[in-house]
Amino acid sequence: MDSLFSSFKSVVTDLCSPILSSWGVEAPPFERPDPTMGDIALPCFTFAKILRKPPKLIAEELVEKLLPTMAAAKEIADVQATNGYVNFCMDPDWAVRTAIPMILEEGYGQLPPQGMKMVLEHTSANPTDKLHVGRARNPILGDTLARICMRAGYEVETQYYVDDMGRQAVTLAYGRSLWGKVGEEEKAGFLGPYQYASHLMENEETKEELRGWLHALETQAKLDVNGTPLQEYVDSACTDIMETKITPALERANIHIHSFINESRFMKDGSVADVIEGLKERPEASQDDNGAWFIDMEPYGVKGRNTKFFFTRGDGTSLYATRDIAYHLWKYRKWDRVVNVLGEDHRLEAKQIAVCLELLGQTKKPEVVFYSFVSLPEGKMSTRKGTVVYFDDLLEEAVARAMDEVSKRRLELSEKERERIAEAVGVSAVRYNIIRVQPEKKMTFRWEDALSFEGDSAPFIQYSYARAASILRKGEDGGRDGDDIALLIHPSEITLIKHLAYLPNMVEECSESMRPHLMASYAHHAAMLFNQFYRDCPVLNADEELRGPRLALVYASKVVLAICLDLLGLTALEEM
RNA sequence: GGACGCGUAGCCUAGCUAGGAUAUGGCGCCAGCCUUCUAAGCUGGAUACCUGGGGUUCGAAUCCCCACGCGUCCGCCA
Repeated sequence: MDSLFSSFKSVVTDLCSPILSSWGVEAPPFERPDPTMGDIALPCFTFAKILRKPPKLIAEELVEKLLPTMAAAKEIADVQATNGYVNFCMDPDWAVRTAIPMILEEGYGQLPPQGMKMVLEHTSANPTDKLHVGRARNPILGDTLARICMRAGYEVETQYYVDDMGRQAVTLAYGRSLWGKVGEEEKAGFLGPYQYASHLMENEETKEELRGWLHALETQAKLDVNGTPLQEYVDSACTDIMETKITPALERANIHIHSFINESRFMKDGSVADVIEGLKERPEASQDDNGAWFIDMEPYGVKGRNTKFFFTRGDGTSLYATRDIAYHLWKYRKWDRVVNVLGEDHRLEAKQIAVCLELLGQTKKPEVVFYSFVSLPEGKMSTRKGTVVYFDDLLEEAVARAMDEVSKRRLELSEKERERIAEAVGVSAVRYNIIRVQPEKKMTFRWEDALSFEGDSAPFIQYSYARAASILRKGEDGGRDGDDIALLIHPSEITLIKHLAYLPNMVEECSESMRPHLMASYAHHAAMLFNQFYRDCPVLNADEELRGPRLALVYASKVVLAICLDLLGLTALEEM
């Protein structure tokens, strides 16, 4: 990978390696020290045991040996031993001359193709009704990861696995078959056909009828609803919910899913039957009294009341997880890396599926990003209790609040223009607020946090971007051939440039560790450093020879902030 | 009963995978900064025995064990 830090690291490595190997030790990975101490640090603690010397002394000796050869390296300004670390400082002139052209080059931040195809499944909520914020982390996490992995050079396809076979799908279809015939007053109080049908389920006869539908789906038996084959009818009900309730909210949050994969397709193509046959042949598989097949997960570290993982019912039909195994095998036939974003309630199931995939000869394991649920201050969200905040309502409220803020500041803009800004600010604030936190950490939803427009928030980053855009609009005349970017020597300029230059490393780090919250903090830091530069270094009113170079730095900042915003799925605003 | 995840200032949060340099940033609080490129910004200040207790180590927020608290799961449901 080509980046300022990667080049600097290789220069330093070339200098240190001969000395270290003459000592018989190998260098640990570099660390990033506090910027006041240096740009990269070599910790000498691991050498202490082998060399039988205190780390502090080793660091000092290393620096001493380094000094003669270092003089020739134009990239290095300074080397110092402190507290067992060797800190290397970049030569600021070299850093500026190297970094700025790199950032300004077309395609900065896009890593070279990995030659790997990745499938990233996220959201996959049962299509019954609107999404609520308890699960809203899923699409935001998934979409952000997809954006990061694309920049990291993967060919990414995002997928939403649509459950069109289970009880919920059937319930929805059942409700839909009646919904049109029900009077308005009877519908009142129900969110839609699904809730209505769930309510009817209290009736034993209805329950019985639904069981029949479900069985027909599982056995792929013939059954018509209003003259349409059942599976087809269920699918259209699901599609309708997807199109009217789920996708619009996702699209509004800049979340685009490449493909929707119906669970039923793996029944139709026979792959679920293959999974069942394949597992039955395994010596690990056994049959319960009534003929249901299972695998005991105890040897794989699963403990608890029941360690049996059932992959068929007593009547031989498949279960949800069985179909999910077929889905995963299909993914592995077409993609190199399989990534899933799942709620913490799926931890056990993910483990069971991983074990089964291994039993079926699949060598690679799915990589899973788990997230904890978002709860309300008063407890868990519950559709039944009415203690629930819907994702689209959250977006709507955020946009309304943003509109108040925009109008407070920019009343001179047309209403239409203010609305456009409010939409971008509100939606972005919601996304950022969720992505900035490590996924496995549980969150309590509070309106005042979710709609915060200050500090560590999306508008903070958007604002910095808008400031950069504004300067560039006014300084269009700037930038001449004779400009010397090496005139950028102010500490605020140097610190900013180094951070901007770290972007490719950041993209790599995030995609390898699948931790998108790191990108949020990188973006926040970039915006912060830009604001400090903005304070310290006037651009438009700068001295003649500084104006051009500073405009170049503003442009570079704008490029990086734009990439950050894009990676996080936030909207870049030219003014706000 | 068991398994997994989390526990950092009044509140939220980074750092934990590969143990080391004064624990990151934000909200709120206090004091400042708009006749100069958008104050959704900037500067300074106060606030943390990193849940508790052991252990490993020259050194632990980080690794190990125990306890406590919160969350999630342990369906021939999805």
